[in-house]
Amino acid sequence: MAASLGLAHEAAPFYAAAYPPAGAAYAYLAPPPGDLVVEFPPRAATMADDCCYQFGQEMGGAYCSPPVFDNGMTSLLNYGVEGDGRRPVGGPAGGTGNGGGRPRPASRIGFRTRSEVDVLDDGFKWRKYGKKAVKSSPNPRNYYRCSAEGCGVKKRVERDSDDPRYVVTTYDGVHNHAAPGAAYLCPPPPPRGAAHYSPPVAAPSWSAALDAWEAQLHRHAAAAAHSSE
DNA sequence: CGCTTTTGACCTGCGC
DNA sequence: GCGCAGGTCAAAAGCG
Repeated sequence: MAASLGLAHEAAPFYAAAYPPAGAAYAYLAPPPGDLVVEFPPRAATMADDCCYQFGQEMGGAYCSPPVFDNGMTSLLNYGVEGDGRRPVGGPAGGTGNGGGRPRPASRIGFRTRSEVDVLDDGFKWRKYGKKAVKSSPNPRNYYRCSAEGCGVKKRVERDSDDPRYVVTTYDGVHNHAAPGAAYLCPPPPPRGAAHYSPPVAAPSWSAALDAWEAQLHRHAAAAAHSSE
């Protein structure tokens, strides 16, 4: 699945860019290199409150690799948001009714997780609706839909063809409800070179979390520009 | 009894 | 236009 996502592995530079280079099919928005200490409340922040997942967090006892974005986005803020860039986009990625067809790129996030279990507890309740053998992988791909009424979020789960120790999960769409017990929003990414990644804090809103995130990205960009002079 | 999983069929997009 | 591959539907079976 790594291949189908254009997914690089952990060997790729961490934190390659807050904003990927033009034409990049994916971006890493991941913790900086080094020993990263991550302490998150169990299942508190994964995909919760519309968008949230954390880099390197513990999720169902598994360790998450950096997230990957596969729709040719030019920045995280353009990914899965629309209009003024402040609202997440929900709903299925594509398809035209009975029988499917290929989804068009939409609000999609994929990431690898090293785990012995295929289905990680991300706080949401999922209902399996399909299973399919895919040519690019010896492992079957499972399709899940959020069980919440009116929530069209889907996810695909499969073992990484390159390394079966990893589970590749791809989310399509954004939840229009919070996961039971979820109380956290996305924190800003860690400062470049930071030794520790602060635990997420409760955020008043999606917009506030994005604002904080964006502000920090700008600070990083300014700092990077300054240091390269 | 209601919800979930399984599984084969069906539909659609894409490449050739 | 055709075949392939991926994604979804929906009926049947399983389970608590």
